[in-house]
Amino acid sequence: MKTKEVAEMAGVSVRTLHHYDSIGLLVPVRLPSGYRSYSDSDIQLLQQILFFRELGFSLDHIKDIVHDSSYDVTDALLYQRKLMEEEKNRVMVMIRKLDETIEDRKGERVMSNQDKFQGIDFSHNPYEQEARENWGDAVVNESNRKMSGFDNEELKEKWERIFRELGAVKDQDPRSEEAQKRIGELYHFLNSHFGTYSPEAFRSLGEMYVSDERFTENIDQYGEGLSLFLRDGMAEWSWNHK
Amino acid sequence: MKTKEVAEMAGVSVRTLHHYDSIGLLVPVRLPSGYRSYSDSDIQLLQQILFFRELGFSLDHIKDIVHDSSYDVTDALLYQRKLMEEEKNRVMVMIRKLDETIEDRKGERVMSNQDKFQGIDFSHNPYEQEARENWGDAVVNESNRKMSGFDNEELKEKWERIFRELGAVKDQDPRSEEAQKRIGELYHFLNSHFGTYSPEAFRSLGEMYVSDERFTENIDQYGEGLSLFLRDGMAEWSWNHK
DNA sequence: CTTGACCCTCACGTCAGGTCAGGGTGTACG
DNA sequence: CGTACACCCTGACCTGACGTGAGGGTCAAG
Repeated sequence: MKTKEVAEMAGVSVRTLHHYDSIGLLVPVRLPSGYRSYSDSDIQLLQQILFFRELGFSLDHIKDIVHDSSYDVTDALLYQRKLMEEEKNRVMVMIRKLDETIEDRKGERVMSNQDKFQGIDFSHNPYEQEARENWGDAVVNESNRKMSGFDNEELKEKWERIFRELGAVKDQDPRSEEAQKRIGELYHFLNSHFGTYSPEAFRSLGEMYVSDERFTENIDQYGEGLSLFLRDGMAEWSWNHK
Repeated sequence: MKTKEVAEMAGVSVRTLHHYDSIGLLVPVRLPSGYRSYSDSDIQLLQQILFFRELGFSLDHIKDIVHDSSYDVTDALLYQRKLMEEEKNRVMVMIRKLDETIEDRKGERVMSNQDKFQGIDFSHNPYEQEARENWGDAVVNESNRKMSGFDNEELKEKWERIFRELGAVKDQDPRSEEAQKRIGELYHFLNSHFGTYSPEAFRSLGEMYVSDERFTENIDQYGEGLSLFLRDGMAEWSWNHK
């Protein structure tokens, strides 16, 4: 039989047969043309080789097994079983670690969402001084609200409720009565829990919701484009309440 | 930090760090001398890399994960979990096939009996602890083979056959091909039935065959001077297979 | 000024083939 | 007889994650 016929019969590639020839694992006779010619016993040998290959043996090991009659096949099988058992353990350890890591990240993701609720911590940010100058203390206070008691569950809930409600009206005109009412709630909420905001500081805060992407990301969690809506609505609100 | 310091700290080889440098995974700055200099953040990055490596990620994949912040790590973890699950199944299929094959071969075996060999029982021996320290667990496991299933007739038979064959070649050069082949059989036999022997442990075992007269007496049952032959032959074998 | 411990860069080896490139063989058809 | 096409061959480089060694430079201690 010629190479390709054997390959198709056995379900291996021609290259594989070449390889087995070159390492002396399965060496067919050659025709005058140089073509490989596989005999029936070569085919049988190949079946054996592929059998052991399926069991995970290395070609080197297979060579010993099939060409050395003194080799104890049962020993080889038991040895191979041990190797495979170790491999299984190795992989199962990885899977366990992966599961643990995935679980951990689930937990952290909740926390990092909480972090987002709790705002951006400017306290170690080199831009804090500049922010205070540009936007007034109120803005930075909000950023640092985590430090000023925002980890209180009740506050978080209120914060979320307010932003969800704002998200629900974000596609209306920011100057509409409904929108302005919600924005007023935000103003009073901030004034109750995060220091004193002048209407002008409130307007500045709205600018920052758009110009600083850390705020933008945070706010747009409650609805795409909410930060833009808020900037305009807060500007309107401060205009009406100055 | 210099290369070797980092390597020792992290428990990897210097070559590994060179490799990570060359593939752009962890590229330290260079001192004027050309020496690599790892910064603290390099060390942190290395820890991350090794963490993902333990989870079975490829270095290519790790590179994406640690150098591309837009990469979703949770997705990567889930993907990797799938890969590892497949790998586990692959290995478990092999183990099942191995077990089936081993069972089949057991059925075919003809059992005759003839026993002489008495293992040395270290299990109540005050020197066991010392022996474990001096020679490694492998030696003591062999000594205790009686306890670990050696009372199985089949195993005893195999053991005897191997030693009779060794006795038959004991007057040849222990380095001869014939001798080395027989010694290889012994190695595989021990590895299949009595725990895991490194080639080095195998060499130590050979030393013990000579230095501990309980072994010597036992082994020389199969031929005067066999223990000496084995010591030399096993040393040679371990040298060629380390 | 030498030793010895460290550093560097090639560069080849591992394992089981995959994937070309370049060139020869065999046979059916016109 | 020529040619198209299927098949054959060898040789050589590629993969992954390093191990191993050669050949040569750097640095601090004695």
